[in-house]
Amino acid sequence: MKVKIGELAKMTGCEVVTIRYYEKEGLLKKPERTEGNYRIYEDDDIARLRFIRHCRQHGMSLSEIRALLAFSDNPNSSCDWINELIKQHIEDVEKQIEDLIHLKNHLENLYHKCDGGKKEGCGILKSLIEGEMCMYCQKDKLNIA
Amino acid sequence: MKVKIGELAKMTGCEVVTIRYYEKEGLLKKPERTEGNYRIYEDDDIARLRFIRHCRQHGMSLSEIRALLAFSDNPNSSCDWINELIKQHIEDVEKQIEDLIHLKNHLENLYHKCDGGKKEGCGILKSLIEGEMCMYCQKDKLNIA
DNA sequence: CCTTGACCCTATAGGGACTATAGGCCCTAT
DNA sequence: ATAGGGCCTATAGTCCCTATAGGGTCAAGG
Repeated sequence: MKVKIGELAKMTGCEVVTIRYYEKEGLLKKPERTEGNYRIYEDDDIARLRFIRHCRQHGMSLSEIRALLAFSDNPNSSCDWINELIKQHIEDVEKQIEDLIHLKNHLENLYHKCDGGKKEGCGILKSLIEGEMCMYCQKDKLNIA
Repeated sequence: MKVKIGELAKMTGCEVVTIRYYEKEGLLKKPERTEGNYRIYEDDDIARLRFIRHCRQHGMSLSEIRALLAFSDNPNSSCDWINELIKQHIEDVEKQIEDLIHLKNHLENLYHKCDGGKKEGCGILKSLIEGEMCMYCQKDKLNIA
């Protein structure tokens, strides 16, 4: 199957510009071109892009994906590190969830502190000025870069 | 109280470069300078930066913070929209948590699919190629930009 | 008085993963 | 012949910093 970039985009749910971006970043190889200089993709390109998208959907960075692709292109290495990679990801995700739940508590604490009036009566603003945090944690425990 | 930028940074847990960045972005007003051209901050600058950091800790964007600051500088407007802002944030955060839990399920599903051998036996790689997702959802339901 | 070193200054570039814009070519249909 | 839709390249912008280069200021120590 030979497809142009727009069709590939539709097949993979990936935007056209993003496909070109992946090519520029070396995740996708430079495809053949038509006489009119259009990119033409074949089955293995489609599979490769699908792989990339699946990895992105798993929250992996492009450089991690690059490593996975390099590995899958090279038949002679052990893949223990992939398990490690996934494990690390799970930990990262758990940390993010924890932080977000924390944040949600803060926000819910803020919500409805405002009596709907003017500035002076706005408890939300007051809380933000004073840095009052929720009851679940110490001030400034939550670190958002 | 009059402090230089380094001390302000320590007081607020905000990096020096970030303070300068906030100034450039118009969140902090341009402070007075010493004869040697050092920035000098006073109490209200400190309070303002603390406010900004609290907002950031609540996951607000700089433009939202800009709006809040503009509001708090202007005594004549109702602040219902602040509650709306917070509510919107809570919803965003809930969505993020949901997505991350979803992602965590996927990753845990991937984990230990690899038998520790070579490429051919690596079930993780296989799953990523095939786009097999976890049992909790349809393929491609999770959308990570 | 001179030097060291911590702190400060500006201006500019980089990062991650895109997204948007400008300006133009290719191809098909009318 | 022209209108449109899709494709091309190159470049800049997004967000919120972070890093770098190349310098100036100031207090303490020799």
